[in-house]
Amino acid sequence: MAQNESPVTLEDVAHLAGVSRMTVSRVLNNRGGASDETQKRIRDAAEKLNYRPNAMARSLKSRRSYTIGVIVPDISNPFFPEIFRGAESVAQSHGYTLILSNVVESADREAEIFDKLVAQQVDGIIWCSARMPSDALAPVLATAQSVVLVNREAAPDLARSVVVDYALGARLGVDHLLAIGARRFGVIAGPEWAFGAHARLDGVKEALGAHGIAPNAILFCDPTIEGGNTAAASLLAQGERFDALICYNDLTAVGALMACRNLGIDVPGDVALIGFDDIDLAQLVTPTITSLGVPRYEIGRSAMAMLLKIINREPAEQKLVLQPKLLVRGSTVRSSA
Amino acid sequence: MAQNESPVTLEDVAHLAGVSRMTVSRVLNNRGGASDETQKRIRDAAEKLNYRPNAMARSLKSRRSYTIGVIVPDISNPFFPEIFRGAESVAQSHGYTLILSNVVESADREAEIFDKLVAQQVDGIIWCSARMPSDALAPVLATAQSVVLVNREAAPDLARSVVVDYALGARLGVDHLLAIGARRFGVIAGPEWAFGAHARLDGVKEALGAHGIAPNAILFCDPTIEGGNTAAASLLAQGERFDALICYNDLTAVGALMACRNLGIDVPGDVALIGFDDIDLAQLVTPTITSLGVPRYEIGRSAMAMLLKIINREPAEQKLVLQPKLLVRGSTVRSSA
DNA sequence: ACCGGATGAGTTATCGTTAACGTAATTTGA
DNA sequence: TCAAATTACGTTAACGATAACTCATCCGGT
Repeated sequence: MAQNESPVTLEDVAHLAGVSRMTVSRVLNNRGGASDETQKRIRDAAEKLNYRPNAMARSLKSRRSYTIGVIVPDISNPFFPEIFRGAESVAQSHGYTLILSNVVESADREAEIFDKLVAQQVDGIIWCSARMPSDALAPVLATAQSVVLVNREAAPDLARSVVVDYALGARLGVDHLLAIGARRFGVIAGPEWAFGAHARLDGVKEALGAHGIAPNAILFCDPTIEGGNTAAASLLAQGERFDALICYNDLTAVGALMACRNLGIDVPGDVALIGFDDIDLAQLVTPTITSLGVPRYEIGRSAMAMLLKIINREPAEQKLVLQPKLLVRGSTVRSSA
Repeated sequence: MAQNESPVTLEDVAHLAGVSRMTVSRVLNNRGGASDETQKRIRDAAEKLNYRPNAMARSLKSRRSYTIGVIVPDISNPFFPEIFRGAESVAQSHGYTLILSNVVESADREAEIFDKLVAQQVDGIIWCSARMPSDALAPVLATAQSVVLVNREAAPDLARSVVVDYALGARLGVDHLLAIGARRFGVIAGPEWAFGAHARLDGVKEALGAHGIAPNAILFCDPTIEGGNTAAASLLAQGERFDALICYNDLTAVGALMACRNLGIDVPGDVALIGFDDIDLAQLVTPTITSLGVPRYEIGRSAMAMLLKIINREPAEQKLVLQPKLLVRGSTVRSSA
């Protein structure tokens, strides 16, 4: 946190090395065009002055900011930091910097943030869009050049996607629950506006339907512990009996677990519980929670890799589908087993 | 993700509105200097062309990027997303955008990231520095204008700080443990290179010393569940008996809890457990974990507020100390109580 | 000697925006 | 009523970097 050093420019380096700006630019960008001796003089001068190129000026001229925007609904949700890390690992190795934006509040805010990133001249955006309705998505997407959506889709000319096959996950989960004898199902379905919520629900209905069963109850809720707790409490308080609760994610499953505990309902003895995402927490509560593991880090990596392809106008798949994996734990297995 | 629209510039708007660029610039920045009628014409033109100012060009000229860098050791650690959110809430309301950088690996990488942020022309940096040694910190800080450190300090001319009074927290924790009868203490101290680890350790030693006691064992470890697990296992396997384990943070405390569970040691019956940070997880494990709550969101808010003061050359305190709060839970209280 | 082509380096013109200054036209005040 | 202040704009020149071009110089081959 130094005082007032005026920034060191290319000009300064050029002056000290006794050459023109262009020569310095060429050398420092390893584009040759100078004798070995001149190169050394320039590098020494840059070192001595502690020259740091001004990324803004560079971007302005080159029309590339080497900056990527990442929009997540809520970075406090353990689902997203992993995605960010995955994306960052790829970005870093290609010289890109990430701008993280958290949404939290409204759909309006989502569009607003997108707009701001575009104004910031990001080269691309990874958008884990949560609450914006599909029809509102298109006009926003049209304002940016390169966008990868996570767990959401759009017209091919507007954006590409990395999605998890939640329907498959739901089927795996349901089959597992059927196998352990469950017949009466409650679905704690997560936010009604979420793409993933409907994907899961469809999978659940389909898998149950194949056995001539339908969910006994479906309740939407916030994708949080609190939301799961409230939803489960309200479901269980109605007096109806359930063999299993299928939860939107592990957070809601933990919430449901707490609701059961409060009501004196044994998990998995009375009710089996299943979640999605396989966050750490799923293995830390008692009983541990059976979950459909989603490769979060991989989502981030893939999304960024896909985005870089788009930016560089290399061919890229329109959509990448990642498979969830069933991880059977205590919440669906009698402890004696 | 549209095709190839060439960007709309001020020039275009000026042309459509039939005025000069400067007039457009003034109007769109609400600096007046145009009649109401001209203003309307300009705003209409901007709207019609869907004009978005180019933030890079603006920054280049104005020498303000309205961008802040945030460096965290590991965004997957639930401690940091909250700080980010706090910082973002303040930043947003002042028109700033945040660039999040994750460190994870080495101290070198920390300096490298700092450098990159400076090159990006960020207006300031919030640095949750973890592993960089103090003497290496100074030269790096000197390259930036405005820096706020979190849980770390530096010379007044280099950076200001927001810190948690971990020593106080440690004292509160120790007093509580003494009050419930603990006499033999193990300290799972976290990373040896961490500022906070030593602050806590000093507090523990001081508080115990006041009663003529010293910790029976001190073991440094990674600030993760895994680290806590390993450390606790090794401590407890030595045969020595402990009444209480004081853990670096809640993650290590959870790790310690798992180690106890594996060894058949009852918590809190045989050993009491205390952590720091009050992350959600602390209330989700069984037993719940007594913790020294740290106002994470508030750290982020304060750090950003302080940073904005520095940037705007308003007077700001050199150091802000936030107090932790003891939250007594199951890991230190016999369940019958 | 002379020409063609590397090679090393400088010139010029932007990128999109704003600071600083300039200049008419209009309003104000005593 | 007329100078002084204000309003409404326009001009010019950067901010720091790079693309694209130009221009010497040098070297070998014929």
